[in-house]
Amino acid sequence: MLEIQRIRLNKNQLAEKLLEIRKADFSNELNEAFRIDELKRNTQQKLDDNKSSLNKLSAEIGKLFKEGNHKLANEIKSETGVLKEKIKKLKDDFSQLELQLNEVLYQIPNIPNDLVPQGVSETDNEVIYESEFTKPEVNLLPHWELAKKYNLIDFELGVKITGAGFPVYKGKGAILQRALIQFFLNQANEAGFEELLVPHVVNENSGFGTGQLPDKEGQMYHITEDNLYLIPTAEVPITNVYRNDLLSNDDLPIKHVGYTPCFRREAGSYGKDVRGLNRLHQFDKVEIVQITSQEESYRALTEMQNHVEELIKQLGLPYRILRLCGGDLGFTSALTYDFEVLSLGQDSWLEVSSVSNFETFQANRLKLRYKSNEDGKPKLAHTLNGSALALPRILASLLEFYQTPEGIVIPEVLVPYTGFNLIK
RNA sequence: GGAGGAAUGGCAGAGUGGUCGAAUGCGGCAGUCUUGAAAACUGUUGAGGGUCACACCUCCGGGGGUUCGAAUCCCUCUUCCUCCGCCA
Repeated sequence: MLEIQRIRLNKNQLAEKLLEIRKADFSNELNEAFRIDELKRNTQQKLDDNKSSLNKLSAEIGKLFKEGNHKLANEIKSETGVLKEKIKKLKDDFSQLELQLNEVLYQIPNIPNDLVPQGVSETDNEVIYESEFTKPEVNLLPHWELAKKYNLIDFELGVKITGAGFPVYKGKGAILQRALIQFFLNQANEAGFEELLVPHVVNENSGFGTGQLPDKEGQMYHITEDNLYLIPTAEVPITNVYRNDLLSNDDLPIKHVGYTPCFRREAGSYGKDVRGLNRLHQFDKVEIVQITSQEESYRALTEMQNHVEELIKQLGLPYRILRLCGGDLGFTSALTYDFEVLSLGQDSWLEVSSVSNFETFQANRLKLRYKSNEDGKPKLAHTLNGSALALPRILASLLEFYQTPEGIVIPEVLVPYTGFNLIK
């Protein structure tokens, strides 16, 4: 959610920027927010004045009662009715305006960073790096065939016990998955990210805090009986740890890593997108999160970017890095780098990480602030997160890239975790 | 699941209808003293809204109510503690 102060100060500039970079016109929403905000403040002033009058009368009544002047006290008392009526009316108006304002604000996306390329769709994303590699000299199979051939993943079994998109990992497939998780967690720990093991189910307030609610309600599994949601990413519980917090500047940056399964309904997905491990309803992911001061967030973004890149490099997979264009940029993000690994079996790129700086957009909803060392005043923090990494697509790319006539070769960095170096 | 109790500022902890945004202690910050530090002493120290700045308004777990006036009374929800039951 954008800070209303920003809209107050330069709504036209913000509208221009959104149009230029995101190619979307939000001038109506911005103007509406501006209008409601003015009205709201106006109403508040009137409300406050009336309350102030009532407070003064009350104090006087109290004083008179104490002095024993009951007659005068009762006289004044009878005069308060009108004031109370007025206050009630203004109060209703005020909360109505507050609701309206929030409704509009929820619709306006984050303002992109200057680095974000203009564009309307993923074809406008900027490839800022692409690694070189040599194609293996074999008849390349897609990962779902490899998974079957070596008995690593059983998709049909998942359908039997749950439904499509819930695969069962078996034997060395399961061990490889666990090895990757362990590897990613250890790497993050070494890089100074403190590990958190968080709930996989969150309440409504947490969903609002990180922006999944109200807009993306349909993308989460909802436990209606208890009004809880299965997490679509560890970002939700981890970032919400700091909801409504006022931190000290010296606490920052806060760096966390967490492994969780992620649950996504993925309504509307179909076809080759959902083949094999490409898109699942439940998948494992290791997530890194940072909370920083306003000055430090872009340094932190670079640090996280480097961390993710290093993971992929250590696995030896071919990859590329994209800077997302305005049209493809997430609603809450100011700048996002996507990491994609090559799927040789499908001849396509698979997104395995998305590293974003949300600046104050999430923090504003979360009411996550810190006391600035500069002036001691509370300021909204900057929040960032990124996958490090999403498991299934890494697994897909890895199976396909390391397939040989003898079997699937395990990258050296993983061998200490798997205990084997070949799947045959 | 049943019966009781509790929720107050960064923390601890008073306050049971009228200058209470809230005593006191600890912590934090600034100063005095000191070569420096500690101790001691003095001062200062919550947040949000609003304003050019004041004024002013709001916040004592969340929501609602009673009252001229609520941290204080009533209803409701949540969480925690104690006891009982059940259980991985």
